Amino acid sequence: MDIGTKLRAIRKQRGLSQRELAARAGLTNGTISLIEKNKTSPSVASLKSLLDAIPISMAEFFSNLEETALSKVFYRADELTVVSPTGDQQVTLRQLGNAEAHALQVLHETYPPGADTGPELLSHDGEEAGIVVQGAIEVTVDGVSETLNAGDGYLFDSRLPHRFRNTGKETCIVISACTPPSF
Amino acid sequence: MDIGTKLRAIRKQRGLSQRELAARAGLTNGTISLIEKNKTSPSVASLKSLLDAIPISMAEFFSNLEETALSKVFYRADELTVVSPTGDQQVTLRQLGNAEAHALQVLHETYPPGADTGPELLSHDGEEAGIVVQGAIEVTVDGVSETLNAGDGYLFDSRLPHRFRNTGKETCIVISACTPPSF
DNA sequence: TTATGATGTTTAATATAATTGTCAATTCTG
DNA sequence: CAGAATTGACAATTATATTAAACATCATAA
Repeated sequence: MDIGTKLRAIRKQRGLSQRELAARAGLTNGTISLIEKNKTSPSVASLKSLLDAIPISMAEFFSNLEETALSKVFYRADELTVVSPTGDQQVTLRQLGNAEAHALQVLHETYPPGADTGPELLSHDGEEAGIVVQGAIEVTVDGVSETLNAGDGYLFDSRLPHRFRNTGKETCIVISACTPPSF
Repeated sequence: MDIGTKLRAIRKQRGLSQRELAARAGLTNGTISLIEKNKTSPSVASLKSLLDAIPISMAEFFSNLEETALSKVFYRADELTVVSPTGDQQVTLRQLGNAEAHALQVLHETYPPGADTGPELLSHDGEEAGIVVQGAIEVTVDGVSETLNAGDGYLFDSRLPHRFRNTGKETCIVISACTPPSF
């Protein structure tokens, strides 16, 4: 398996010393030395601690996957790209970055009074969640409706049919997130 | 981590007894019992032997750690559970639902003036994104800092070291999302 | 019932992982 | 350069994973 050299490679790459990594992981430098020289096979608990401290996931560690190219991190308010899933909506959806390159899609949603995503099935894989920031909105998920006010939130499996309607008089703003991106 | 129940689930699914798996892996049934009941954390060498005998790869084993149990959909503002990743922060993190059961973690974050997540690496797998709802906050990702105001957002790979600091005089509120949940 | 076989659990003994303390080699700093 | 700090490695001790064997439970059959 040779997890030793792999661990060492990753640690060096991040510019960490054995002692520093040990401190973060709650282990000792000696242990890391032994592991890296394959003189011992760490418990998965220990390895998990080390990988958490680097940080890198177990799955990633064991699946030789390489670095993901990263791009833009910060987005000014006017840089959120407007997306319109259904075309003619009054609903304004403003998206953070381009969803296709990411596992996470975050939207700034504006619902003027009367806005309605319509009854059509907005179903897709993954999960969907959000928190109301301003105003109120009626959310219907799998036939169940609730009116959420500022501070309230929702979280559901995206495969359930869902609908958003602003039945109030004030414009409603919701920050939502999907994974994976639905459009 | 609970690799115990995961291992047991896979073993049962393949119709293997502890003894039979033990024989194939060159271990003992007692060891498997202890591992499955999380009474011990096996060495990666032992776990590798077990997974080879099933057979299933390490990467596969650790990438399937997610369960799906969905229930609650709507959350009132006072139902958001306060989580404190670092313990003594002034930062208030209020979470939608319980992250462990979901692929998506959404937080309502409150940063009073001076609040700081600290320089330690808040790193984990997946992606992380958010939009500032009120106030302003200085976000540092991989050494690069920007001050984001209401309406601005961020989106980055969670493995990059990151830090949030409210350097202004107004309390800052951010709605953020991670996938998968980081704590 | 009693026996037989297969299952998962527990316990004392043993093997091994992890810590502690220390060392030489290296890299900073003045 | 000297001195201090940092690095990775090693031996001895401590902690823990693993073993081997016994135990309990649930079947099914004689």
